[in-house]
Amino acid sequence: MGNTESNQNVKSYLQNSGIRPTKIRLSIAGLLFDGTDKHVTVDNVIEMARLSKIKTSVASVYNTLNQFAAAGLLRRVTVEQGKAFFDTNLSEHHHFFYEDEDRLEDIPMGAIQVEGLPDLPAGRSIKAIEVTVRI
Amino acid sequence: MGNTESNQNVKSYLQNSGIRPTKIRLSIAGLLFDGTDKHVTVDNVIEMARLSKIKTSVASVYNTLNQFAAAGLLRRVTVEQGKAFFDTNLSEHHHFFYEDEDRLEDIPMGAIQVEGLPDLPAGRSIKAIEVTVRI
DNA sequence: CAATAAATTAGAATAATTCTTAAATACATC
DNA sequence: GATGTATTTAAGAATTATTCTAATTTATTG
Repeated sequence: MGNTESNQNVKSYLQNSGIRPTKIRLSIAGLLFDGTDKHVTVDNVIEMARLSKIKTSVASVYNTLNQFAAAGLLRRVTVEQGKAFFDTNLSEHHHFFYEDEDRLEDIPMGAIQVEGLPDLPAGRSIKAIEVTVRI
Repeated sequence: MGNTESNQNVKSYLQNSGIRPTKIRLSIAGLLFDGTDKHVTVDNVIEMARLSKIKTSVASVYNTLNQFAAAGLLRRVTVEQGKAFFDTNLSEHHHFFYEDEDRLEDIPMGAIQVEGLPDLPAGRSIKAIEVTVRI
């Protein structure tokens, strides 16, 4: 997509989620929400920013990714202790985790079905179901 | 179970897994392998040891839990970044994760069925399937 | 029991993340 | 558009979970 148009799209996308479209947030959103599904770590984003000549800080990348996740624009996926992934694919889907490469890959939505959920403890509801297939 | 008998059981249990039954390992194994299923963190074990007057160190608890996990006596479960759980239940089963309490609970074995796994990438095999139901 | 190998410990080192605070930026109002 | 107030950003300090290091202690073998 064209640059001006894309910037406008990203701006509306943030605003519609109640996030003020500041310069840094727009820059990072521009890196992440380009139409392709991604699984990024904080380090990935810092490196992507560096390559795109976006001047920012480690703290701001953490802040921004956490805000996006809290607003539902990113999904946090935890498969290994001490390493958070952020997934731009918001549809219901699950993951392959390549153990030797520390890398996530989407399992196409609908491919996996979880059957036979038992009753939940009283007063609880399902927040999410996460299936990780370690390969 | 009686104490002497139990110590003997734990000793054999470690030996059968190729782990030398040293004093610390026997003590920690005694805390964990008492016949009830547990999900412990390193901090939990340190506290359990303190209450049982077992003199040890943080490093040794890490070493011991990692060794037990490597030997297949414990299963490491990761649901939140920066917090490792060790599960004494080795049978095939999945977990409820109480988000507000940072606590795991077993979903009875066989209750959950994962259907529709897609083909794996070439040269890969399934190491584990982990289902976490966040409640 | 001596020699050798392995385990244990305390504290240092590392890694991921959060916190703090001063400076910069965004927004609403005039 | 200038101005005042609230929010954001950035750099580094602080925190947390974990691993590493090296010296001491414990276990095993001959």
